[in-house]
Amino acid sequence: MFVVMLSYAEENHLKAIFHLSIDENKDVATNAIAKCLKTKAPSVTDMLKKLSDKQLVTYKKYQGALLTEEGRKTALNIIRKHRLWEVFLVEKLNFNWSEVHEVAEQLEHIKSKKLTNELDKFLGYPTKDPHGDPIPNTAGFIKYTKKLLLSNLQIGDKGTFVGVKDSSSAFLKFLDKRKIALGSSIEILHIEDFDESLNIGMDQNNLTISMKSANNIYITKI
Amino acid sequence: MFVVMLSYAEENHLKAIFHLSIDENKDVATNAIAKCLKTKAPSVTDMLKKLSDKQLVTYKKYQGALLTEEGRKTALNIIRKHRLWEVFLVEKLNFNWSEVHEVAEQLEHIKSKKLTNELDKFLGYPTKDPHGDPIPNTAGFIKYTKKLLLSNLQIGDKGTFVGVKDSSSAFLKFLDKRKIALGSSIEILHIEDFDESLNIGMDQNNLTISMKSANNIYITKI
DNA sequence: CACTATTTTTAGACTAATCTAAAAATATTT
DNA sequence: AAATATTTTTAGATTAGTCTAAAAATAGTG
Repeated sequence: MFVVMLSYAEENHLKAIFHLSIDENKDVATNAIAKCLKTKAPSVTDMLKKLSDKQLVTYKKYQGALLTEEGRKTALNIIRKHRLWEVFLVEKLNFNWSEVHEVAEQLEHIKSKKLTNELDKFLGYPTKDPHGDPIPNTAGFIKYTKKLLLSNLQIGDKGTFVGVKDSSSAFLKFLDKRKIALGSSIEILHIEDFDESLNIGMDQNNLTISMKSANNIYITKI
Repeated sequence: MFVVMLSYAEENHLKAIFHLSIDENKDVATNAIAKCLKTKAPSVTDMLKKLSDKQLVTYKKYQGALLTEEGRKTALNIIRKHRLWEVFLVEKLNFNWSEVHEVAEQLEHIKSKKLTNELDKFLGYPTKDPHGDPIPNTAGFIKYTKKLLLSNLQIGDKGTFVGVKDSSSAFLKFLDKRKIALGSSIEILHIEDFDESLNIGMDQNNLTISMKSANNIYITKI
């Protein structure tokens, strides 16, 4: 059980592989990782060899890569830090959703177990980041809650607003303006036939949003 | 007025030069910087050339280096971040003095103006870090308060405990045990002839400490 | 199944940051 | 001020992470 010091580049590769293997269960392609990290395939190949030597990924030439158990834990620890910092930035430092990612990308690499765990405590052990994504615990356990797009709900369905798909600044401002905030309860009241716009009940109020917007809003059903 | 992206190595060199030129007014020697950063002289020479090209230091072969106005501002911004994070770690995350430095060394390189300024606000615009060192403001202005070693005071002198010279874990624990905390008011009541131990009044209590300890405690006179 | 297209890897080069060993400059000492 | 010691720089090597161009492997298509 050695704690190997990883470089930022190595950590970022692990994270990318983790995210890319969430949906699809097969090995992650070199090119996919390269695209994700905005680098080129040869750089990824080199890195996969290195991570394979360190037993953090399983890698066979031309077959892509997958995280080992150790690699998965490492990736989840980075994601844990990323998401805790996002909560900190939003809740304590007045950042809004659109601003946190870039800074959290830096903060996630800070190495200090005590820092991470004290931050967790300081924030009151949050379970979700500001985008509604779950925060892994110290052991690397992550509790997924099935997120659905608001656009997939039927009339009468009720849910809680837990996150966004497109976290562009513009969209987040749109939500702010309409006071659609994380945790808001949402009920589908009506769907217009001609333009598919949704009439929803949100907390106290009623409002209408376009299908395009609904397609960016994640909720969990109640 | 370009904002040049500096590497960690570059930032660390600027910081080292800043600290080394605080006391002595002459150019900082290559070897001194190397010792400070635990690297070797040739590495420093290379870096000085680079920083000189970027107009952050003035450097003449064999003469050592000094910060330019721009370099000084940059160094002070890094120090500002370092000290703000130290305050955060101690006041919000239950770190003690001996633990903060290593983590702050990492955090000081995070690049986000908003982060630094919001952190400053969140902490209530502190003026001193947990070691009693002043925190530069956004403009790079730093307010020095003359720090004296407790060992230099005379009988009857009064002061406020503002920092430590030796911030080793052992010494900080020693202080904690005796409830000697930052901001404590101290008065020299008596100095023993035979062993130079000091009898001091501290807040409500009286206590005796060795000259060796007194030589590690910074105060500002009142 | 053979041919083409795509993906991945290899080979070789580049930059940043470091090092060691040797040369050059500066400082110290007698 | 000459000899010696120290410091600093140069020269050349190394490692990590990246790249481009070309070769090799795999996948897709008629």
